[in-house]
Amino acid sequence: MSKKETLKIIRPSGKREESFFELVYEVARQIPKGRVTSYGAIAACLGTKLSARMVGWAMNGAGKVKPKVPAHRVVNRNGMLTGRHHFSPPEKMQQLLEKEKVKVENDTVVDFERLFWDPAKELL
DNA sequence: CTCCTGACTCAGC
DNA sequence: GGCTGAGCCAGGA
Repeated sequence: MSKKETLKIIRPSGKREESFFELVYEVARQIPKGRVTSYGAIAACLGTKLSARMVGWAMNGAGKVKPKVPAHRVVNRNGMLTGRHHFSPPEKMQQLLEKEKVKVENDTVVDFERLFWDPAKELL
């Protein structure tokens, strides 16, 4: 995917203030520091919990949008860093999490349930 | 315009 | 209790 194309997704020429992606970005930005959430939680918050994949795909543009979206705080429902390979470098995701006092072991967030941040509950 | 794929999730075997 | 398949939406070829 070229940068130009990615930019188009994030910033559809001109208008388009509310796309599925921006919704995801908005929620993701609300994640407090040191907390994590899951794709499904965000998707559910948007009303389409079955579209958790889209959340992840939307995160594809995380870091390219402004302000930056803390995609490293978004993991799958098991707390596993499934998207770390999409970071550059991949270790960046874990480093950022550990920097926020979030322990990560074997690509999985420790005490995930305790650090879990539910957008539908906290953001509501 | 049609088909494929993708950072997920749930249900079934 | 681990693996497989299907469902989901949106963008890219």
